[in-house]
Amino acid sequence: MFYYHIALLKSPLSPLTYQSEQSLLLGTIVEVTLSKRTTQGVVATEVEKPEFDCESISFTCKTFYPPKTLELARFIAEYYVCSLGEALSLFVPYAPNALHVNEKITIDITLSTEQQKAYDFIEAHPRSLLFGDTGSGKTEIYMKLFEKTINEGKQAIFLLPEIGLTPQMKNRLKHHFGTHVAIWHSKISAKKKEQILSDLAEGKISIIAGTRSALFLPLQHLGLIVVDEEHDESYKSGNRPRYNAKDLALLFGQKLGCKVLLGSATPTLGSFHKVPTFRLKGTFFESQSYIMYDDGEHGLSFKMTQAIQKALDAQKQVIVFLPTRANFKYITCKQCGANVECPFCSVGMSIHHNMNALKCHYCNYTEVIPKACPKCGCEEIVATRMGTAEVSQKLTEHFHEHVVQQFDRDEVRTEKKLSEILSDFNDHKIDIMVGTQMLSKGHDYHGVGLAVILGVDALLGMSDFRSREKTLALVLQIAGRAGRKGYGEVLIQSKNSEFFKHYLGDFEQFLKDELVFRKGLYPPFKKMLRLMSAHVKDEKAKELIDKVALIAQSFPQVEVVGFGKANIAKIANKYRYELLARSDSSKALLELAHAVKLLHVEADMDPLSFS
DNA sequence: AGCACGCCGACT
DNA sequence: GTCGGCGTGCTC
Repeated sequence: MFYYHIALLKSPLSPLTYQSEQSLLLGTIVEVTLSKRTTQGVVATEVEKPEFDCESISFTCKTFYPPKTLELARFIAEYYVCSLGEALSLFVPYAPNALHVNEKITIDITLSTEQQKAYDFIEAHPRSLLFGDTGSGKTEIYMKLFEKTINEGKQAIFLLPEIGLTPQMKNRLKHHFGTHVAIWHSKISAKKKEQILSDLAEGKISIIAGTRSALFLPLQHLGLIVVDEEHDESYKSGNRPRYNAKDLALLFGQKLGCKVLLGSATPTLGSFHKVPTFRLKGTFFESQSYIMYDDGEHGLSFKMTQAIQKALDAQKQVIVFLPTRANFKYITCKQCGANVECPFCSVGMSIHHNMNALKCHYCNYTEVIPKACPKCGCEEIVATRMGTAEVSQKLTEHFHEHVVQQFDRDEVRTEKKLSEILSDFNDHKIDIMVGTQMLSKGHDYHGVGLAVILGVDALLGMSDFRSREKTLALVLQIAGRAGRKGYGEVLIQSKNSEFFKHYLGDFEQFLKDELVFRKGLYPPFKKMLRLMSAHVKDEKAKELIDKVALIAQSFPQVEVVGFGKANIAKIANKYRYELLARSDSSKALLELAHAVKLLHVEADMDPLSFS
């Protein structure tokens, strides 16, 4: 009889011991009984006969995880504080008898001298960062690297923040690589996924372009991982295991011996600090003469409408950016000042005019817009923050002879709708586009002459050590959408114009200065860990975090830098507390995280958001 | 006594 | 995570 530790897929439990008549390969997927129900598990380690009686392994599947995957999953379980089963569940298992078709291909791209230098730099380094301005031609370099990868008989993973948002990238890939490329993200249909997996097993696919989950596909001959827009926070998972696909890409590269390339016009300080960097300058943004500032309050100022008018008169298009989601404004009572809050979460609800409803962005709770203040009955309730819907409405009123389009998650729900709007915009059927973060995500707009950026002071003022980095990156990304063909104006509504004036033209200088500022205090010099407790009873959640704080005290190398109510104190009817810990090394933080594992506290290693 | 609910610990 | 056992407390 053989005995094995079986990692239970999708279960937070540690591996449990089961027995088998036959010897099994490590990594084999099996079916076992757990509390009288069958579940899938993975053969993790062979062990001695245990003291207790154990159940038999009832069934062995054909699919499996190779030793390297097992090794990576072990790292994830340790570093991101989850069970081995949960870590393995991220990966798509391998199918047996996979083969790889070797085909040569040639693409019609010739690199410029600068691009070629970048290419050679990337070739010379196992891991590198391509710090390339908007419009400097990063994509062509990626394509050339993919071509080379294919011709070496290897495969590449091309990670993008949200492939659904970039139909242009999709088209370029299809154009150059045809059936060799597959697109992968969580929203493609089960049938399509099956097709891709079988094509993958038959060796027909050499390039996988996709969102963070694409990192976990079963590739036999991985030669290259490219992480485009590496500064994007959507690489970080919001659920356990809270991994960061960018960091994992670097790790995978090391463990699997493949090349890793990060790319961005606004790289994170972390990557800039630790990854060999090639600076690829673009033609865009050589002068700051077209950047204007408006220190007015929220909303549309005269200066703004004037600038928009000027752009429209010159037959140019305009994009207007707001950092928050559609109509994300709280409604406040004029008399008692109370906000209308979600009954389940401690956040103000936002107004959705087209549904005549108030909606909570955290739990989706919806109710009709009240006519009077629920606290004092006063009928004068006002909206305090501008949202995309309101701005587009105002702009429609002001520029009634022009077409205004709202461009955010609420308006653009499907990929089809997105391509429709984008092609309408590029066909000049739309004059002004008003949107959120979506506007900043890698689309090519050809006729934009003005980018208006609203409300960045709210971002800059957030109590987050990365708020300067994040805000500057965002403003640069949006500014980069204007005037890709040379001429372009940017109007920033901010009372912090000094900051932007100083750094907008030189993000590299910002990174260098910021590095000095972070030294001894924050990442990339220090490691951070966020521990969170949540409970329907406020008291329970509080007690829990108190216990965690007490335990943290016994770790001399761990510094507690924040402790108490979470930024959003209640989500989905659960009260939330958190503790932010800091240390010179991740080792001490992980020891703490694992020590409090039993307390039902969630760990977030290298956190990016603090809400 | 009978049952609903919520808490807590086990799951190999 | 999910299940089931058990204690509390309410109703018949």
